[in-house]
Amino acid sequence: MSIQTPKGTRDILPSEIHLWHFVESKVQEIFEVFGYHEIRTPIFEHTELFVRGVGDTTDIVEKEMYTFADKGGRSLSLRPEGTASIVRACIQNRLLDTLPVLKLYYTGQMFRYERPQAGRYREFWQAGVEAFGSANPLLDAEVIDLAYELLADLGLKQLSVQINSLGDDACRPAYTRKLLEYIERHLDDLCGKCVGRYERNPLRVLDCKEAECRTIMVDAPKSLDHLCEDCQQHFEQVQHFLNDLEVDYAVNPYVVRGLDYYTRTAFAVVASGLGAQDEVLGGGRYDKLVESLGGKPTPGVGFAFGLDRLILALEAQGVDLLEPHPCDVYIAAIGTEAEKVALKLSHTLRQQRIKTDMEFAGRSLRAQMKTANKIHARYTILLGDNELARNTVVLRNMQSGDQSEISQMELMETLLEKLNCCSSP
RNA sequence: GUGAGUGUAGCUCAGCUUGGUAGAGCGCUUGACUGUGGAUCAAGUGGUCGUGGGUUCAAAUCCCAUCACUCACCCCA
Repeated sequence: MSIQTPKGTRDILPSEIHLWHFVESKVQEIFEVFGYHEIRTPIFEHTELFVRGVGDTTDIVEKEMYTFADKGGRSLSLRPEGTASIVRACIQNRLLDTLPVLKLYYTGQMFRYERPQAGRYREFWQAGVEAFGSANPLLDAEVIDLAYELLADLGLKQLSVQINSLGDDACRPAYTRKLLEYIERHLDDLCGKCVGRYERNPLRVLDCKEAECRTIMVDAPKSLDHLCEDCQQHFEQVQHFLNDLEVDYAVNPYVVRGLDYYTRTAFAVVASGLGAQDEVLGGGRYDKLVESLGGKPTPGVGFAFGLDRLILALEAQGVDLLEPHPCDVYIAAIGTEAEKVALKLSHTLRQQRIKTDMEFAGRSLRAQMKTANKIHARYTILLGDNELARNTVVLRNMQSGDQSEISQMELMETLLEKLNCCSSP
């Protein structure tokens, strides 16, 4: 067996690349319409950044990071998510002082050492936005609106936007104590996994999928009911603004983000057709993250979504994406003399940015026509001894089957006219 | 890290129960049609049966190990 891609990685093949181009260009367009600027950060960082930024008790940091020592003995890690790096870049380059609200977006590969399954890879693509500098619920609403607009514009149907509030330093500790007390009373009836969660991150007992646990947790205290005055007001305003924007959302007290840095607003978008991993986008507010990484206190809000999952969902939902026409003209040449002319001819056509390809294998005309058909060439130029003797070519429309012999002199003009008059099928 | 399923031609898969010379469809090449694709027909091309070991006169088939992939748990995008 020859060498394969490492577990959890894969090739994105020419036959599917148009989906990626479509999504990437749409992402760039919508993000920029909302005022975001692209930033690119390294694919590996000092391990310490993720330990402090993402949280040292999270699964991501505890067991999913690709961590290694470089030749200088530094501990480095492939990035498992985007936000920590963006915050680091903002602090390092003093970007936070440049604008009252700084809006950044990014796209790129992330790495997590997990067992792969449908919609989950060890190397996966994420795109996301981060907006720094304002705690205003207007900004939360705008970010959620952006997420919704983006996914809807890409053609995703059956989207479910779910929002929650996790509270802040003022109310979260008291709430967590109440939750712990409640769980403690029901510890014997919860599944074994939840007993573990109780010790490490009690919030996550709330989104256990075991029927037994769900029943018990229905009556558990929710963060929503224990918000302090400020958080309560903030969350109400976020909802108010979302209503104004006509974003279709639902309040879901079970939306609990897996990363430590979230405060107040948390949200997720779930799409159909993805199997078990159906959360396509997740985000929220992180008002303490910047200072915890050594910057001046700066509120932030953002989200990230998985491009792999998004594309899976688009395919599963049968979203029809036109494949751009890969070939305008295929030159079928019969004989070595004709091949020489074909090479020069293709050179000239390409200078006019006509997508041109030709035969290189010296096969029969029939075989060449088959290839022209297979690659969906719009026109075929036939070039053989007859045409060479007369300085002509035969130009064939591959859709209608009409063809005519024209002089090589008028070929370019005719072709440009035909290609421009009707757009690609 | 845990559990289940699957590895046979470039692709999709049959054959395995009950061991006996490696199969089909699609693709590709060629021809019918000596210079015309999308249809049909024919021929041809193509496989260390994931890998290693064991049982046997004989293993794709039975046994053991191992690797890979897939799905699910966990967790998340």
